[in-house]
Amino acid sequence: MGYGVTMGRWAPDAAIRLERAALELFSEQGFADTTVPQIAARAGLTTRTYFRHFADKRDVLFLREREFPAVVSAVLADAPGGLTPVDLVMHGFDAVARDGFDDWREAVRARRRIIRSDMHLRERELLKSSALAGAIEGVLVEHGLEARDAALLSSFGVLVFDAALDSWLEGANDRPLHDVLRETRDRLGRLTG
Amino acid sequence: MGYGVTMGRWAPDAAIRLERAALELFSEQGFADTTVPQIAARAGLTTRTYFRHFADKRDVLFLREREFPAVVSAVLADAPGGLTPVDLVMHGFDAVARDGFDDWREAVRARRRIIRSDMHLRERELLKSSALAGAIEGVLVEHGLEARDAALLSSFGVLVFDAALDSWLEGANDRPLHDVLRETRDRLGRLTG
DNA sequence: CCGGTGACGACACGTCGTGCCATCATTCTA
DNA sequence: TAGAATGATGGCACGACGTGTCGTCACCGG
Repeated sequence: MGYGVTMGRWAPDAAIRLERAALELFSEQGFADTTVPQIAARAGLTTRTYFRHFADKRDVLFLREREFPAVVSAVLADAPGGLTPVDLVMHGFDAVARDGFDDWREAVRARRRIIRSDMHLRERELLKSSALAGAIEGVLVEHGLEARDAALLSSFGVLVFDAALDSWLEGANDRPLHDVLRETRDRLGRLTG
Repeated sequence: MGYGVTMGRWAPDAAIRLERAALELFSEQGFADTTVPQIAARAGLTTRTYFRHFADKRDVLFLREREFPAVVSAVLADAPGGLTPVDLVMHGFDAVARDGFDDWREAVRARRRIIRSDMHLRERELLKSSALAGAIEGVLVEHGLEARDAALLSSFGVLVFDAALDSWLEGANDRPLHDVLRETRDRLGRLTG
């Protein structure tokens, strides 16, 4: 998804092949002991081509999240009116949680296991969450919220979402992410009084 | 501070000199256009010695925060009893805010300006905040809080602290950080209902 | 049929970060 | 006081990372 209908001249799945090769190699030998030339070779491409699709060695693990800020922004843009700011943000996460996660729990879990195995990958994950918060913050400002409130609230929303994602992945049952999201938000509300 | 009285055989301030050289060079030419050999040369040391004091090129900007997780943990460890978990966390930040920030606002501001100028430095800053949250989470678990609540609450506390630090630095007046911290916590409380 | 477009290959290069050993001033020990 | 131990630094080599640049080659449009 995301690719046009005509699909160019060359195999249009270079980034996908690189991502699959990287996931395999990182699982087999670990992130630190895998080199970019190894990833490119397994995908049938060259090192230079790898760096055309991904900014660095870590970036390949976040291919699926590239559209995430734009998607959340779009969902928030045409949300039902009359919501309080915090409900608007949570509504955006609700919509995303319903669509694109419950069918991919094992894939998300495998990716999360790799990320948690290396500090540098965890670092990049934090930056991606921050970028998501930035996108939400922009929408909130457009909706008239004051800048500082928008920054606070978007960070709060991402905090709840990330924590809910962790609970959802760690749990044995396959409770829908939507439910975990609500429970996490309530739990934090009780904690902070 | 932090160094013993005897102070070793060699100049004991190698890390400090490297930090000062890095701050100068990053301000003069930017982070990306500064090389580690340049930093080491200005500090009168070699590249190899730089990497004995700092894990990588970014780490030199976070020398002052190394003791931060341990300090916050210590403050929380002997906090007055009878506090709710959230008040315990905020009490720790209060204590730190009173001691080590209000006299160094310009220094903190200069460092923050450099960090905000480069995505890679912002990324490292997020990791440091996450490490701080991890330390707080450990203390909360020791106090008997359930694991998931401890993770949520420590992240919440760091969110408030980082946002308050931003407000404190951006403001023109030199309102004590302690006040900004309280105001930020109240503001987020009103936003999230 | 032919020039433009755009992804990929190939090469060179500077920087990053680490392993390894030598140096040398201080401190400890006999 | 002589010699051994300690520990921070210097020096060197090396693999990996990430980028600039040019060339190649399939497809597309006039």
